Amino acid sequence: MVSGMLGEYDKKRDFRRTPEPAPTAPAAGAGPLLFVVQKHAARRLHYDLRLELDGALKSWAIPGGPSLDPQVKRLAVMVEDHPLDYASFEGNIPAGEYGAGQVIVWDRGDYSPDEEGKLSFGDRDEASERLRRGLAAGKLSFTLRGHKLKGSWTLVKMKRGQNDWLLIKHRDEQADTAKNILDKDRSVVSGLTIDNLKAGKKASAPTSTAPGLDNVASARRTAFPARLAPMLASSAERPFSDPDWLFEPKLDGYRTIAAISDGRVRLLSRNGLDVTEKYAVIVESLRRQPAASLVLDGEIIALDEKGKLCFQCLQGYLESMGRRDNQGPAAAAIIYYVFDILYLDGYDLSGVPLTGRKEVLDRVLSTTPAMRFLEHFEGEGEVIYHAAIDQGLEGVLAKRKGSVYKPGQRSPDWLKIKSVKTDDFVIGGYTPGTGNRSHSFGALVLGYYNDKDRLIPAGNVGSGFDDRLLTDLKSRLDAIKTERSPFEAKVDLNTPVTWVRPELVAEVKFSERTRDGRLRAPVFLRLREDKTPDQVRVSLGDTKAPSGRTKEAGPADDPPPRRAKDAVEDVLVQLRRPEDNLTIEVEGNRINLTNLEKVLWPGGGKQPARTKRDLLLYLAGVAPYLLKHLRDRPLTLSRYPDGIDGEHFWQKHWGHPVPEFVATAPLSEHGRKTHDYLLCNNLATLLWLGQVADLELHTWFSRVIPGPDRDIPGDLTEPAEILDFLTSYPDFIIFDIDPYIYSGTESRGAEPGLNKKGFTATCEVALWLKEILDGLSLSAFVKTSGRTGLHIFVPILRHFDFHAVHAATRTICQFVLQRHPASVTTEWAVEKRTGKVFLDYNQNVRGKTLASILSPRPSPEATVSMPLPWEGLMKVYPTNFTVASVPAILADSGDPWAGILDAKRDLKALLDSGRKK
DNA sequence: GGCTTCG
DNA sequence: CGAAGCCAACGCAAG
DNA sequence: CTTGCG
Ligand SMILES: [Mn+2]
Ligand SMILES: [Mn+2]
Repeated sequence: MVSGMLGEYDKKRDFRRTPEPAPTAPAAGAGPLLFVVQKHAARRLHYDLRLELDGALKSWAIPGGPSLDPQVKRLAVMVEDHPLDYASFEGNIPAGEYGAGQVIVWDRGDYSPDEEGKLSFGDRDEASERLRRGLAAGKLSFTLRGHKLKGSWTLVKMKRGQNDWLLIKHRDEQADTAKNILDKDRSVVSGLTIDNLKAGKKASAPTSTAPGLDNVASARRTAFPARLAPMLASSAERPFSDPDWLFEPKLDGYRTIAAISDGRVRLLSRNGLDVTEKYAVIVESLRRQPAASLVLDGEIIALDEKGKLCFQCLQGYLESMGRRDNQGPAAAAIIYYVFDILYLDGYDLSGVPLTGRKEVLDRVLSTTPAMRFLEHFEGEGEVIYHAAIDQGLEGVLAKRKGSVYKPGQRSPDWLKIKSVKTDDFVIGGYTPGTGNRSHSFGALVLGYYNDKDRLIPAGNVGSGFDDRLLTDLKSRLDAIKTERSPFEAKVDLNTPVTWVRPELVAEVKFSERTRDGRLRAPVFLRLREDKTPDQVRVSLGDTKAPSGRTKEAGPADDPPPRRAKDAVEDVLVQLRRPEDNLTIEVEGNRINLTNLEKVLWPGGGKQPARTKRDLLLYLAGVAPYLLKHLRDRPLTLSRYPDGIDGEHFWQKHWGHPVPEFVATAPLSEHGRKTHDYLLCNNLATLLWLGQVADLELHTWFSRVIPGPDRDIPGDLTEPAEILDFLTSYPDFIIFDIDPYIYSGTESRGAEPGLNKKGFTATCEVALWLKEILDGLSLSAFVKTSGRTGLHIFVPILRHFDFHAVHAATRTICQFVLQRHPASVTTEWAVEKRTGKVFLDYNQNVRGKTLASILSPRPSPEATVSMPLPWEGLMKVYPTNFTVASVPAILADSGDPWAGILDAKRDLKALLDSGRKK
């Protein structure tokens, strides 16, 4: 099998004296090509990178070892081919042998050439051929799938030196400027270090049992997840049968995520609180799991002496931690019922369909009495549901078999179906009790948060308490008593209420909700110690409900405001670290940030300079307001990598693979070939745009998704056709108002600069326009452009395409022009606009853009396009609103444009009347 | 700023 | 490795 | 048709 090219190696090596390669050598000639990196303490410590090709291992010795930093280039000296089975060699090479010293398998996995972003993992012959071509050309690009090394790398042959190559990490998700991967110094096969070998330790059995995860479709090799959050279920009213769904009994306990990493076991509550200390037995079971790193999801429950599920027993168990005075029913057993696996030995399984994850879990889990696999059922949902109720369970969880795990998200792919309706509410106060309750309280006043973070009253609950609970609750409530009502609106009660700070959450059972959102026949069940008040919301839904089974569909894809704010806070903290380069984590995505101290707005005079860090802080700060305006709108980037005085270019298409968190949409102009447009639908993308020095955000006025005001006609089937169609229907009429009133300080031929007179005139025109729009029953929203003028957006139902909207806008502008011919112009020739305010309706065309709301601008002051209330328009000035000032202003007064898409009007009347004239 | 290509 | 180049492109108004 | 415009 080994021929000519290996001759050199054979000469140098005497196989009789060196240990045989371990018997775990991979099956040659099947599956993806193999790579291995051996750490080799020879005369000089180095790492040997070996790539399988044609039955042998192409090899490079890398003195510096690989680096995850794309800026770091490491010398890689090509050495002789090694035989394929050397890939699993680990141990001592005796003194006197070639390469004497210790060798560990520092990393291994598979690889594929990846030129042009095309991978050949599935085709050995193709992969081999591509590698041969790369070798001949002196340039290799390949993707590694190992334990330590992942992502795309390149080996380039240097001009000088026959065998001198450079190993460079490509920029991708796995690139990391901060982490030194060489810190991980253990063998991925034996767990041993070079030092262990020196000390005479023998490699024993492999420690990982990752059961062929390479074969589980959609399992991804990733770093251990930094954040662990359970996926949440939506509610459904009734059980159902569907072959695409499976059913689990719903256990009444504490939702818990178990994590094993770096030899440490952790148990995390639904809120991420570390509860490891509370469950010693379960921790012990976890320690015995045959995995080096692992994340499980499940429910911790308690059984009473009769073997029945007993939530009270669990509470008693937790309360009596460290004490022996527990009074409630005793827990006979504490059990962790595991129903999901999210991560295993380097593989992120969250993208694997549910049934796949269950299969892996079943194989991997070593069950113990304290840790069990939660069985699931298929078939008649109704039968399973009633069986569960008969067992005294709360109900069932229906889970879509093909669904992926979405950490921290409430998904319509998981539905809880309960026998009694219960919900969680924030306790906002209590009413006085009478009779034997006069010393405690009568009822708890309940509420929940709406999407504006306001506490909305939801009625009272006055039953379900026993004496102990009454006194207990009373003292806890009195400790958080407050003068002011925590509720948004007046609470309509005919008894006085003692208000409390909204800090406690109650689970309440009820028969139904009344029309006004109150509860009928409410019964207090328990305090939710594991839930914080801000999690109590109308709807946490974060995806559309495709099946229509969910009780309440979420608003859209947006995470709920509170979570969004947490994510932002998280980012702000990371951004403030004083390093010039940072890798930050944003909602589970890694973003490499560079040159944070680079000045993008130089300032000058009294103007402070603004850096890239300032830009990113701004973007994160306004993200909770900005993202909804950007969502699903194609973007045009306006980039200034070297600041506003440096080179500038527009960019519509990224032209390279985008980070996985960036959404794109293929659009075409009138049916010609499509181009991928970027969409900014999440915080990570927004920050990435900052990283690539996209100073301005220019968005389309149409979106790539349908909605209540815009269906897709049945005869459109091609995705490209559909997107082109959808993007032809604008959400707004827009007016771009620019003063052509010169300050006199402009250089010759330049556009007019910002000046008081011009801006005042612009505001005046805007107000005239508003008057007319009001008369047409249209709603108008105004913002500064951030430069010299104003933008007026008029939200409309998506019933008319750009052509119709354009025509209507022209009519409106002509009307304004007629009334104020001395100050307004719609002239297309620039010279003819001089001294007047240019009212531009010509942007109402598909594919045209304007600097979006809250877009930073390349002005000396680092201004942004600021949404404003109409009142007091004349009193503001564009330079009041900068990347430095706006986050605080928004936090203070909110976004006047927040409701713009809810203020849509029908343009029909206007168009009809226009047609008549 | 990221990436490719060329030397 | 270092230097240099690329990174939008359409449709409407008006002459 | 070309050119200017954003
Ligand atoms: Mn070596
Ligand atoms: Mn403008």
